[in-house]
Amino acid sequence: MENKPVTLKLIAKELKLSISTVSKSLKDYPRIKESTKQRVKELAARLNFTPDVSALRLRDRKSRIIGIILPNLSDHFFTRSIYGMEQLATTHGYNIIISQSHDNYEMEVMAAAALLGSRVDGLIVAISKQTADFAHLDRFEKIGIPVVYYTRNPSFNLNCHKVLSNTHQGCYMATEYLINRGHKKVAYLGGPKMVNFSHDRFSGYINALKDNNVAFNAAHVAYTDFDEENNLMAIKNLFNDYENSPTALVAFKEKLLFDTLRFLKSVDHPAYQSLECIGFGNDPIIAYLSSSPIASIEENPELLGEQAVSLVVKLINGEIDVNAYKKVIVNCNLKVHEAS
Amino acid sequence: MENKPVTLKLIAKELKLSISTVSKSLKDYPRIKESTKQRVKELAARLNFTPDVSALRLRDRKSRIIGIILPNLSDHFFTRSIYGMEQLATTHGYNIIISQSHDNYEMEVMAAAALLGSRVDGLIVAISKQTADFAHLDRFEKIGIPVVYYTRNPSFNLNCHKVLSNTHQGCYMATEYLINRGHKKVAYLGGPKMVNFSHDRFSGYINALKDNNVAFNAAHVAYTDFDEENNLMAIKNLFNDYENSPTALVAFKEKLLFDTLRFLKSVDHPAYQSLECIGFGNDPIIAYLSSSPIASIEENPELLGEQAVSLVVKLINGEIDVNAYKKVIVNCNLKVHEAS
DNA sequence: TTGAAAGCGGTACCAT
DNA sequence: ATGGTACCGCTTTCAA
Repeated sequence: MENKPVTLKLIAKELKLSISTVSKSLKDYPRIKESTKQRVKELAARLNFTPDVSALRLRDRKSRIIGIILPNLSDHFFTRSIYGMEQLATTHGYNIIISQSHDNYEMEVMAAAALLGSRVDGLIVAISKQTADFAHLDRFEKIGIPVVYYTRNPSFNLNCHKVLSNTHQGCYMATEYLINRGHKKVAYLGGPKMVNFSHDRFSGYINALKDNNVAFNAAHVAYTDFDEENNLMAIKNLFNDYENSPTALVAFKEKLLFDTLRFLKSVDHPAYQSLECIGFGNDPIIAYLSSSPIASIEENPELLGEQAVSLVVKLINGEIDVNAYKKVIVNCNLKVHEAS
Repeated sequence: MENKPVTLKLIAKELKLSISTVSKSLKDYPRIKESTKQRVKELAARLNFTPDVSALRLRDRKSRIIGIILPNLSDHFFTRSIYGMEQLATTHGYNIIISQSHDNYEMEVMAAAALLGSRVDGLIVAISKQTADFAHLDRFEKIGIPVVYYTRNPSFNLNCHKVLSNTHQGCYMATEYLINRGHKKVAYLGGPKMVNFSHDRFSGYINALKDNNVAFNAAHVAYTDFDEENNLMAIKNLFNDYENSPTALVAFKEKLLFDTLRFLKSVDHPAYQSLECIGFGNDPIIAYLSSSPIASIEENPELLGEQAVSLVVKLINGEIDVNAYKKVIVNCNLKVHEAS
């Protein structure tokens, strides 16, 4: 039961060698006597010597850390993203530090400050829904730390590197798929309207209508934030006109479809049995639902995460000019569910 | 567009002061002239000076980091745990580093090594399901870094600090609840049998039967790992005898109940309509299911996470003797669902 | 009121 | 083949 971390100094003293000889032995420097190397390595292994990363970072002025700021870990999209990021970061010799903003601006600012203190070599950030001021993030770029905006990014901000899934294409596919199944009344249930998170979903919907000569109906579009009450209100708005009720629905989150179906069932809405709907997600729970979406727009969070790491690493290495703003877009898949 | 991180040295040069004066100014040392302090603080703020944490850690020989190793982030139990850990760690002035083992032994060993290099002040670990050798974790305790085993812990290892939810009590409550509703044939569907993760669920089930004078029937007990195929097999085993089919079921994971209900429905099993079941979880998705558990055994991951941090911090501070092994048990709640 | 210097752990250049 | 030393950024004691 020792009590102090094992350092080179300790090993040196034990073996009556200098610190530099110990260091060189462990790194297999050529001009160290073989027998010395053996003695050092043996003791180091026995004591479980692990170099102090703080010391290494201080010396190298390189942390080999990529900072990640995400809204939360409850959303599977983000935890799956982390998996992809972790994988690719490791192959490039980087570690990641994960911070959650909990969709709160102040926490995001604090997380950014902490990562700055950790001297991360690069930053990947999915901004909180409150974020309107970007000073805390611009700070990184000012001192030469590349920032990649992930998934959520304000549309007005063109001067940044971004990695997004192609929600435009996703919505287009879904809408067209429903139209091709004969639907003329395809509704759209969108996310927070003000902040234009990610690529434009709504325009995918609209374009699919137009390209397929289906009339647009303003009554068939509603928006909601992530609040339960508002979700229900939006749903009611879409379906309150029984005469002219939608027969199909595209929603920006699958959960909204579950809510919709439950609501329609609860009020015995005539559209309940026949409504065909598609949303972003593909939650495995769909297999357990009695009435469920006919398809899902699948994003590829792992791939998206890898793309973000790949981009930020290239920026760190100077393989891409920091001022040549990149926009990486990953397409979605339409996953059609087997009839249950 | 600068390019180097802001250091005390930079500020000192800019202001023609010594590094130590700058440092003291920022920390409001009493004997620095007020006007000097102002000049320093003003420039530091303007340049967004953030102390390099690596330098601080090196100097303090304290990282103020708690390392966390978890199997994965897909399980909401763990992400909710992280929330509690994060909260309490912050109030104690600690940061956390999260590592995933992906339930893989080698990855767990690597994560442990990395955390050792980060000189974490304490470690909280939910071991992978492969972990049988604990050398990589014992290493921490050997050099005086306290380790707290979280949720998953091998029952044979008594000489360790642990924080667990009281799955015995949870299963007991659930079983008794079903018995009190008149069930005589309460089945039990358990997890991996060999590795005794966490407090004993099965004994909770058995004790509830005994205390309520309900006969134990070996045919009403089955086990499965986390594998889909085996899940189905275990379910079939429980329900293949139509004559003597269980009328109620307690399962170690709620998802198994979903699988069970789906299976019974698919084969038109006579027990389908009447089966009352309870499992660990309380997934919000229950609200959307047509046939669903009548209650859930709720663990309290946030509280459990807080308890783990609280314990590890006390161990770090020497408020608890490292050799006086603590076992913290958090009770479960039985959450009865409204009839749908 | 300010500054110089040592030291935290490690690396690498320069001596010997 | 090995050791001495400077340095990374920061704090703190001691000296001026």
